[in-house]
Amino acid sequence: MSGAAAVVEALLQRAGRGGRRWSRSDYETDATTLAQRLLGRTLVRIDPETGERLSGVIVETEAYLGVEDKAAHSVGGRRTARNEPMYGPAGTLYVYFTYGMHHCANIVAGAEGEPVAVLLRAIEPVEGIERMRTRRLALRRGRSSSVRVRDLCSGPAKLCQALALDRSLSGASLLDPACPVWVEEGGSPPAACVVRAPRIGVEYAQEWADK
DNA sequence: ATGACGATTTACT
DNA sequence: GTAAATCGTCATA
Repeated sequence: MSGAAAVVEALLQRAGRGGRRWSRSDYETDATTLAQRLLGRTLVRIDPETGERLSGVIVETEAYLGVEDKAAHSVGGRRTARNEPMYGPAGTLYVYFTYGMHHCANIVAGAEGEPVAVLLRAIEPVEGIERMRTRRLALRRGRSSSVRVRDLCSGPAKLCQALALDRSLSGASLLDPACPVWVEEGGSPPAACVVRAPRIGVEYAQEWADK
Protein backbone atom coordinates (compact mmCIF):
# COMPACT_ATOMS: atom_id res chain seq x y z
CA MET A 1 0.00 0.00 0.00
CA SER A 2 1.25 3.49 -0.78
CA GLY A 3 2.16 6.00 1.87
CA ALA A 4 -0.91 8.09 1.13
CA ALA A 5 -3.17 5.06 1.30
CA ALA A 6 -1.66 4.13 4.63
CA VAL A 7 -2.42 7.57 5.98
CA VAL A 8 -6.01 7.38 4.76
CA GLU A 9 -6.42 3.97 6.31
CA ALA A 10 -5.02 5.19 9.58
CA LEU A 11 -7.52 8.05 9.59
CA LEU A 12 -10.39 5.71 8.86
CA GLN A 13 -9.33 3.38 11.65
CA ARG A 14 -9.11 6.25 14.04
CA ALA A 15 -12.55 7.42 12.98
CA GLY A 16 -13.93 4.26 14.51
CA ARG A 17 -17.61 3.56 14.67
CA GLY A 18 -18.98 6.98 15.23
CA GLY A 19 -18.26 7.25 18.91
CA ARG A 20 -17.50 10.81 19.89
CA ARG A 21 -13.99 11.21 21.20
CA TRP A 22 -14.10 12.64 24.72
CA SER A 23 -13.02 16.24 25.16
CA ARG A 24 -11.70 18.27 28.07
CA SER A 25 -15.03 18.88 29.78
CA ASP A 26 -15.69 15.15 29.99
CA TYR A 27 -12.58 14.60 32.11
CA GLU A 28 -12.65 17.83 34.07
CA THR A 29 -14.40 16.77 37.25
CA ASP A 30 -13.49 15.16 40.54
CA ALA A 31 -11.92 11.70 40.47
CA THR A 32 -14.93 9.90 41.91
CA THR A 33 -17.27 11.36 39.33
CA LEU A 34 -14.87 10.62 36.50
CA ALA A 35 -14.46 7.04 37.74
CA GLN A 36 -18.22 6.55 37.42
CA ARG A 37 -18.55 8.52 34.20
CA LEU A 38 -15.96 6.30 32.50
CA LEU A 39 -17.93 3.12 33.18
CA GLY A 40 -19.65 1.90 30.05
CA ARG A 41 -17.59 4.14 27.76
CA THR A 42 -15.13 2.71 25.24
CA LEU A 43 -11.36 2.82 25.65
CA VAL A 44 -9.64 2.83 22.26
CA ARG A 45 -6.01 2.18 21.46
CA ILE A 46 -4.44 2.20 17.99
CA ASP A 47 -2.20 -0.84 17.84
CA PRO A 48 1.37 0.48 17.56
CA GLU A 49 2.36 -2.41 15.30
CA THR A 50 -0.62 -2.99 13.06
CA GLY A 51 -2.47 0.32 13.25
CA GLU A 52 -5.76 -1.41 13.93
CA ARG A 53 -8.27 -0.40 16.58
CA LEU A 54 -8.13 -2.23 19.88
CA SER A 55 -10.99 -1.38 22.16
CA GLY A 56 -13.12 -2.41 25.07
CA VAL A 57 -15.89 -1.21 27.32
CA ILE A 58 -14.61 0.17 30.61
CA VAL A 59 -16.16 -1.92 33.39
CA GLU A 60 -14.04 -1.23 36.45
CA THR A 61 -12.32 1.94 37.63
CA GLU A 62 -10.88 3.30 40.85
CA ALA A 63 -10.53 6.91 41.94
CA TYR A 64 -7.33 8.18 43.54
CA LEU A 65 -8.30 11.21 45.51
CA GLY A 66 -5.17 13.32 45.81
CA VAL A 67 -2.82 14.53 48.53
CA GLU A 68 -5.03 13.20 51.34
CA ASP A 69 -5.34 9.74 49.84
CA LYS A 70 -2.81 7.45 51.49
CA ALA A 71 -3.22 4.93 48.69
CA ALA A 72 -2.34 7.48 46.00
CA HIS A 73 1.08 8.11 44.50
CA SER A 74 0.38 11.79 45.12
CA VAL A 75 -0.13 11.34 48.88
CA GLY A 76 1.15 14.29 50.82
CA GLY A 77 1.73 16.20 47.62
CA ARG A 78 4.46 13.84 46.52
CA ARG A 79 5.63 14.96 43.12
CA THR A 80 8.29 13.05 41.20
CA ALA A 81 9.25 12.42 37.60
CA ARG A 82 7.04 9.33 37.63
CA ASN A 83 3.82 10.86 38.89
CA GLU A 84 4.26 14.27 37.32
CA PRO A 85 1.43 13.57 34.83
CA MET A 86 -0.99 13.43 37.79
CA TYR A 87 -0.43 17.16 38.21
CA GLY A 88 -1.30 17.86 34.61
CA PRO A 89 -4.65 18.86 33.13
CA ALA A 90 -7.67 16.56 33.08
CA GLY A 91 -7.49 14.03 30.28
CA THR A 92 -3.78 13.39 30.74
CA LEU A 93 -2.62 9.78 30.72
CA TYR A 94 -0.55 8.56 33.68
CA VAL A 95 1.05 5.15 33.15
CA TYR A 96 3.49 3.71 35.65
CA PHE A 97 5.61 0.59 35.93
CA THR A 98 5.49 -1.60 39.03
CA TYR A 99 6.44 -4.98 40.49
CA GLY A 100 9.31 -5.04 38.04
CA MET A 101 7.02 -6.25 35.27
CA HIS A 102 3.64 -4.55 35.14
CA HIS A 103 2.18 -1.29 33.90
CA CYS A 104 -1.01 0.39 35.13
CA ALA A 105 -2.87 3.20 33.37
CA ASN A 106 -4.69 6.15 34.87
CA ILE A 107 -6.64 9.07 33.48
CA VAL A 108 -6.07 12.37 35.22
CA ALA A 109 -9.12 14.21 36.55
CA GLY A 110 -9.62 17.50 38.36
CA ALA A 111 -7.95 20.84 37.79
CA GLU A 112 -4.38 21.28 36.64
CA GLY A 113 -2.07 21.09 39.65
CA GLU A 114 -4.49 18.87 41.55
CA PRO A 115 -2.97 15.33 41.59
CA VAL A 116 -6.10 13.20 41.24
CA ALA A 117 -6.63 10.37 38.78
CA VAL A 118 -8.68 7.32 37.93
CA LEU A 119 -7.06 3.90 37.58
CA LEU A 120 -8.42 1.79 34.72
CA ARG A 121 -8.94 -1.58 36.39
CA ALA A 122 -10.73 -3.59 33.72
CA ILE A 123 -12.32 -3.43 30.30
CA GLU A 124 -14.45 -5.86 28.36
CA PRO A 125 -12.66 -6.55 25.03
CA VAL A 126 -14.54 -5.55 21.86
CA GLU A 127 -12.19 -4.86 18.94
CA GLY A 128 -8.81 -6.44 18.23
CA ILE A 129 -9.30 -9.43 20.48
CA GLU A 130 -6.78 -11.57 18.61
CA ARG A 131 -4.14 -8.87 18.90
CA MET A 132 -4.85 -8.65 22.62
CA ARG A 133 -4.53 -12.39 22.98
CA THR A 134 -1.23 -12.41 21.12
CA ARG A 135 0.20 -9.73 23.38
CA ARG A 136 -1.00 -11.37 26.56
CA LEU A 137 0.45 -14.72 25.55
CA ALA A 138 3.74 -13.19 24.48
CA LEU A 139 4.28 -11.66 27.88
CA ARG A 140 3.44 -14.74 29.90
CA ARG A 141 6.12 -16.94 31.29
CA GLY A 142 6.02 -20.64 30.62
CA ARG A 143 3.69 -22.04 28.00
CA SER A 144 0.07 -21.61 28.78
CA SER A 145 -2.60 -22.63 26.35
CA SER A 146 -4.76 -19.68 25.42
CA VAL A 147 -6.25 -16.76 27.23
CA ARG A 148 -10.01 -16.63 27.57
CA VAL A 149 -11.56 -13.38 26.40
CA ARG A 150 -12.85 -12.72 29.89
CA ASP A 151 -9.27 -12.90 31.16
CA LEU A 152 -7.68 -10.65 28.54
CA CYS A 153 -8.27 -7.30 30.21
CA SER A 154 -9.68 -8.19 33.63
CA GLY A 155 -7.06 -6.30 35.63
CA PRO A 156 -5.13 -3.03 35.50
CA ALA A 157 -1.89 -4.64 34.35
CA LYS A 158 -3.64 -7.12 32.08
CA LEU A 159 -5.35 -4.41 30.07
CA CYS A 160 -2.06 -2.56 29.74
CA GLN A 161 -0.45 -5.69 28.30
CA ALA A 162 -3.34 -6.33 25.94
CA LEU A 163 -3.45 -2.72 24.71
CA ALA A 164 0.32 -2.17 24.72
CA LEU A 165 0.12 0.70 27.20
CA ASP A 166 3.45 1.56 28.76
CA ARG A 167 5.38 4.46 30.17
CA SER A 168 6.12 5.91 26.76
CA LEU A 169 2.48 7.02 26.79
CA SER A 170 2.57 8.53 30.27
CA GLY A 171 1.93 12.24 30.11
CA ALA A 172 0.17 12.10 26.75
CA SER A 173 -3.15 13.89 26.42
CA LEU A 174 -6.20 11.87 25.45
CA LEU A 175 -7.56 15.10 23.96
CA ASP A 176 -4.78 15.28 21.40
CA PRO A 177 -6.03 14.01 18.02
CA ALA A 178 -2.58 12.51 17.48
CA CYS A 179 -2.73 10.48 20.69
CA PRO A 180 -3.18 6.75 19.92
CA VAL A 181 -5.31 6.29 23.03
CA TRP A 182 -8.65 7.87 23.83
CA VAL A 183 -12.09 7.40 25.33
CA GLU A 184 -15.18 7.28 23.16
CA GLU A 185 -18.79 7.89 23.90
CA GLY A 186 -20.85 4.84 23.05
CA GLY A 187 -20.14 1.21 23.59
CA SER A 188 -22.65 -0.90 25.41
CA PRO A 189 -23.18 -0.15 29.08
CA PRO A 190 -21.94 -2.89 31.35
CA ALA A 191 -24.60 -5.19 32.72
CA ALA A 192 -23.84 -4.10 36.23
CA CYS A 193 -21.71 -1.39 37.78
CA VAL A 194 -20.46 -1.56 41.33
CA VAL A 195 -20.35 2.01 42.58
CA ARG A 196 -18.24 1.27 45.62
CA ALA A 197 -16.17 -1.78 46.42
CA PRO A 198 -13.09 -2.40 48.57
CA ARG A 199 -9.84 -1.26 47.08
CA ILE A 200 -7.30 -3.84 46.05
CA GLY A 201 -3.58 -4.03 46.71
CA VAL A 202 -3.38 -0.96 48.91
CA GLU A 203 -3.74 -2.49 52.37
CA TYR A 204 -0.89 -0.29 53.56
CA ALA A 205 -3.09 2.77 53.11
CA GLN A 206 -5.02 2.09 56.31
CA GLU A 207 -8.32 3.95 56.47
CA TRP A 208 -7.84 4.98 52.85
CA ALA A 209 -7.63 1.37 51.78
CA ASP A 210 -11.38 1.23 51.35
CA LYS A 211 -12.31 4.63 49.97
C1' DA B 1 25.39 4.37 45.80
C1' DT B 2 22.27 1.38 48.11
C1' DG B 3 18.20 -0.96 49.94
C1' DA B 4 13.30 -1.64 50.39
C1' DC B 5 9.15 -1.78 48.15
C1' DG B 6 5.34 -1.97 45.22
C1' DA B 7 -2.31 1.02 42.66
C1' DT B 8 -0.16 -7.11 40.06
C1' DT B 9 -0.35 -11.53 37.91
C1' DT B 10 0.44 -16.23 37.72
C1' DA B 11 1.32 -20.81 39.12
C1' DC B 12 1.12 -24.02 42.47
C1' DT B 13 -0.32 -26.35 47.12
C1' DG C 1 -4.44 -19.44 50.13
C1' DT C 2 0.62 -18.71 49.44
C1' DA C 3 4.66 -17.41 46.94
C1' DA C 4 7.56 -16.15 43.19
C1' DA C 5 8.72 -13.22 39.51
C1' DT C 6 11.55 -8.87 38.68
C1' DC C 7 13.27 -3.96 38.30
C1' DG C 8 12.06 1.01 38.22
C1' DT C 9 11.42 4.32 41.70
C1' DC C 10 12.14 6.70 45.79
C1' DA C 11 14.01 7.74 50.24
C1' DT C 12 18.14 7.61 52.78
C1' DA C 13 22.98 8.18 53.16
